[in-house]
Amino acid sequence: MVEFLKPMDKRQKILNAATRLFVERGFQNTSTANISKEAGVATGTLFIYFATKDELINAIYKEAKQRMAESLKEGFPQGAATRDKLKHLWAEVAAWALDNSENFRFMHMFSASPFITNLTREEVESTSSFAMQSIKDGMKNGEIASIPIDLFHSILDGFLTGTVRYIAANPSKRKKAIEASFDVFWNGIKGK
Amino acid sequence: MVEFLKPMDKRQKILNAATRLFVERGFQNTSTANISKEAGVATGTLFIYFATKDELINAIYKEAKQRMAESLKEGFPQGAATRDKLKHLWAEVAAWALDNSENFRFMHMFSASPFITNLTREEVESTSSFAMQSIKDGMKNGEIASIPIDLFHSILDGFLTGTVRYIAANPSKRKKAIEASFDVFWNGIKGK
DNA sequence: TGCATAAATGACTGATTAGTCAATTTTTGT
DNA sequence: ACAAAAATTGACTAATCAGTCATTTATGCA
Repeated sequence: MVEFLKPMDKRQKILNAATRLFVERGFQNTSTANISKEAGVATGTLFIYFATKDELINAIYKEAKQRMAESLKEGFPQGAATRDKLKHLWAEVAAWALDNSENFRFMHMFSASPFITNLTREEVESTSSFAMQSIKDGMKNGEIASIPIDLFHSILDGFLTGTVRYIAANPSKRKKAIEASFDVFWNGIKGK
Repeated sequence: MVEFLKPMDKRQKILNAATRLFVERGFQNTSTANISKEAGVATGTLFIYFATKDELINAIYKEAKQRMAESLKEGFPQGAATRDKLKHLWAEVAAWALDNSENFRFMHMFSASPFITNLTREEVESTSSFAMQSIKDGMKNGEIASIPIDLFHSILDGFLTGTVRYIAANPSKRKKAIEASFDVFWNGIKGK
């Protein structure tokens, strides 16, 4: 027998509700009771799945990053030129961010927050190492300009955040905006 | 008689202490008692200058933005080419951010926070309108690529945040890093 | 079916905190 | 020097909230 419409398990319901509320109202301004109510479970249930409220916010961060990374890996053109690899990443991140705007906003809002532990940050770093490696390779062989990797990362983040924010406000211009912002990005970082 | 070493007024002491603590520990995780203690005043004093804790965080945001804008306006080359105007802004922002790293981190951390009201955001917008106007002018006459202003803003933010973060970690490379990141930025956005 | 185990519930509590206010100290003007 | 006004103080309170736990409900398995 096939399972139709298997109800989302409670853990996931809690994660989704918390993401929504944290983005809307901030972490400390959202009580665990708020989250439980929004998720449709009892206040005690939250603490079965997450020992503390801090553990919950760290789980959201970690799982969102992991899911995004999985999405980026799909169909990644390993052997291709750096430009094509980056273009692939660009399109995938934009698509993911638009389909998961709550998670994307969450990642942006809480990436620098003191509630996300260094352990979480470390655990998450490896998920995007395949992309980072491509970038380092591209710098080595001169396809892209040699700039500090932190700076590169921050630039990339600014581009993507801006692109996604723009597309969210102007959905019809999605394709064009992705192309245009990639061109600006590529012109900036390409070698020579 | 000249006033030597006039003690910083209590309002400013509270603003400074709060900025430091909010960046370190987050907004809701910092109690007003923490702030008062750090500032060296009584708990009641905070509420003489700021009716609520929310008013305090909005004041920090507003005044930091305003002070930075003033700094940017100094010596702004009004008649110059867009590239030179942007280069001036670049250097000034980098300098300000490095001299006011607490405030810069604060601005970055709380610019998207739900505690900053829309009114505050509106009030602050005008402080950088002179820079925005230069950018729009540059787009009109083809000196820089025509991209949505929100996207431009976000890209700029990413570049600056990354540059400042890098310089903070590698102070000796300050001059070179500023030049290098501007070049990447300019190659990306220049016209044609 | 019945029993054992796991999951879920929500009333409750100990701790924390934003904001108050009556009392005290400092400043100002004469 | 004095008094009136202004600024400052910190003990206090009403409210909120993270996390607990005794009880109930659901699940798996013989």
